[in-house]
Amino acid sequence: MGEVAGLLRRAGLRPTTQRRIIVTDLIDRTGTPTALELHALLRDAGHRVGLSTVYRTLGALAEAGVVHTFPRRNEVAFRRCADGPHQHLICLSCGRIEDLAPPQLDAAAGSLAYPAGFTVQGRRTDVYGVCAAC
Amino acid sequence: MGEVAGLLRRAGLRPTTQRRIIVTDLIDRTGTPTALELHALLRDAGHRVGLSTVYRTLGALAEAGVVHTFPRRNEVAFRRCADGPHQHLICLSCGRIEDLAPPQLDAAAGSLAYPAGFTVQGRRTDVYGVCAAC
DNA sequence: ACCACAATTGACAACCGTTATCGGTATCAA
DNA sequence: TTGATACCGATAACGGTTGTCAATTGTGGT
Ligand SMILES: [Mn+2]
Ligand SMILES: [Mn+2]
Ligand SMILES: [Zn+2]
Ligand SMILES: [Zn+2]
Repeated sequence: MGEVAGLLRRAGLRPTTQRRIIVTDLIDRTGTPTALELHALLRDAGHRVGLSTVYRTLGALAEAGVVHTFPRRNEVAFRRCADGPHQHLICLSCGRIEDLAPPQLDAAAGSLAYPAGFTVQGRRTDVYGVCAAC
Repeated sequence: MGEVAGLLRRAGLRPTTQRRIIVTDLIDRTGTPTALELHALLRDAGHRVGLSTVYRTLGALAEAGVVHTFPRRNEVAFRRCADGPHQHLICLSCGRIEDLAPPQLDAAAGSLAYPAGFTVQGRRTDVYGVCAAC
């Protein structure tokens, strides 16, 4: 079983033709497209996937934690999520997103004291700024 | 000039009657309502504010950094933003949100090394878990 | 291989939170 | 006070997302 099919299985999804197309694209792509944008990109690349399927698959992958969601104005963008703890570097000028996973991230986060009774299950940090290219 | 009017002025907004009503409510409220929800809450409280004004005001306050936005499924919730750096504790069970501003937050964040050329302008950390009440 | 059945797909319609319009009103500096 | 300007709000329009459902596909058992 290949990487793509395994990723889908782990997310509890049958590795169908359309889902393989979507996941393969997400793995290769460095950008952060919306469902609408990804649908257009796939069609332009010669693939045939319905818009509903793109929405359903991205939603399922997000729920499974395979992709992270990035809210825009009245729409949502999706990006393959890096393995392990990481932060997102988001350029306010060009919109580019990078993943940053410094080794000391775990230690820094763990040293913070949370209110008694609060059970931490997940954490997300987005850093906004201007990238080197801009 | 009162606290409410000053806050509006700092955000570059005229302190109109409707904006005072909205900001006063946001300061007192501990919840995190959407524009639609806040509009209903204000009407139920006897105030008269148009839905468009609620949307416009919340959008302007968010852009000014006075409130933080919390995306939900196909809608956005708003919450008065705490002064200074802080994290958000979000309960996955009841949806309650708390602000956490530990003193060591600045130091921990500043110790991370970012890629050369990336200028940090803002940061946001959301911690997900289950609160003490749940 | 074959089969039966549940899961999935996709064209299309509907939904609904948000934004655009625009005539009337409130704010504020001069 | 007054004129210029910002703002309000009822309503219409917009558009990203979700629901529908007949046709198709993936899968495990035979
Ligand atoms: Mn990520
Ligand atoms: Mn906040
Ligand atoms: Zn950039
Ligand atoms: Zn809770």
